[in-house]
Amino acid sequence: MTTAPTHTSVGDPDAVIRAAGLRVTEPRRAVLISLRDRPHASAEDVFQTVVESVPSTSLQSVYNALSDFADAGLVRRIEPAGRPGLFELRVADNHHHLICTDCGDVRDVDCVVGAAPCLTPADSQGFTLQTAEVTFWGVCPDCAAASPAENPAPAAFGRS
Amino acid sequence: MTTAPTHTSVGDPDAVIRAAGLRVTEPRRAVLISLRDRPHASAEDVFQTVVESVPSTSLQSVYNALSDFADAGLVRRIEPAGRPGLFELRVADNHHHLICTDCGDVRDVDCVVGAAPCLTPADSQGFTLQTAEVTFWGVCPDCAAASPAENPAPAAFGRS
DNA sequence: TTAGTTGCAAAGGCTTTGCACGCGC
DNA sequence: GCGCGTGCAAAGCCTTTGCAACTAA
Repeated sequence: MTTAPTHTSVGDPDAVIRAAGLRVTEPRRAVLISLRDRPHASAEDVFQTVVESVPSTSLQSVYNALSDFADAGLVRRIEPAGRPGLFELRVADNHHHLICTDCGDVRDVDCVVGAAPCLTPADSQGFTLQTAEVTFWGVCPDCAAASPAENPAPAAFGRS
Repeated sequence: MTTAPTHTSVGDPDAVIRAAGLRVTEPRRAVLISLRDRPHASAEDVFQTVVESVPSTSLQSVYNALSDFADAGLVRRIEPAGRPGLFELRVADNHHHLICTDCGDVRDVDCVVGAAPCLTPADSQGFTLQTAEVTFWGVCPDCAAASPAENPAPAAFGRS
């Protein structure tokens, strides 16, 4: 087992789920643990992990749990253009994402500005702001090394 | 509309398309004009507009044109979570987007920081950066007024 | 002429929905 | 026991793909 010490913001799964006003069930607990161990996972990824510990779980239940968690503010959903949505545990610090346009790898990054002024637009135009999302697109070192002279500037979106 | 000073994309449609290395065709011209008149339009929206001027155009051709334009850097694609992708003419200044979680309305905003430091992460982790995307989520004034105590989810996003 | 584009049709991937049974509280 | 949540199945939406005919350059 050698379960990593709970130094993360995630405490006891059951307590977390219960605190969110949701019932504690095997699938939900498994989803939460899966997400804790592997951030930036797609619904399919989570499902693959969950079925290992709770074989009877269905993909739809995973979607359900993720959706419930998202509503409860436990998880955050990010949508790389053209790729399936990814989920991550919602943490207190607002970090941004760095996504490889080639392999889809996602990494957490902090904004260059220490605090988080990026989360405040110059003019909110009367909107009641809820969240902000910052995504950087680029090519990760591995992919850059794999195809150095192939395509200097691969298109971020669409086909080629 | 006395459109803003044209930087790049908003010149003569034919010239713009040609400059991008693409052939000038009726559908493409119509798509470009549609996008110029109405930014933040979905492929379906563009299609609806285009068929009015070029009835024989197919939805797939619109997707095709939008994709080609995106590859050429003429248009930019934004993907509001859970909603169809939207397209806008790519402009020189890097502005961000303010999206209503209720009605899906999209507006352009500038970052609070004058220049664009948000477009630089604290640590690029070896990535070759290509683009950055900033999205603010909130409830627009109209929706807030329409349903004051209804769904402006204060429970879901207590803090961030 | 020659190759880039279109139009038509169909498939594909991701996600949501409906309903009866089971389980948490 | 009550009601939420699950599992199974199917549909839904948005988007991409294949191929023959057409037209811009």
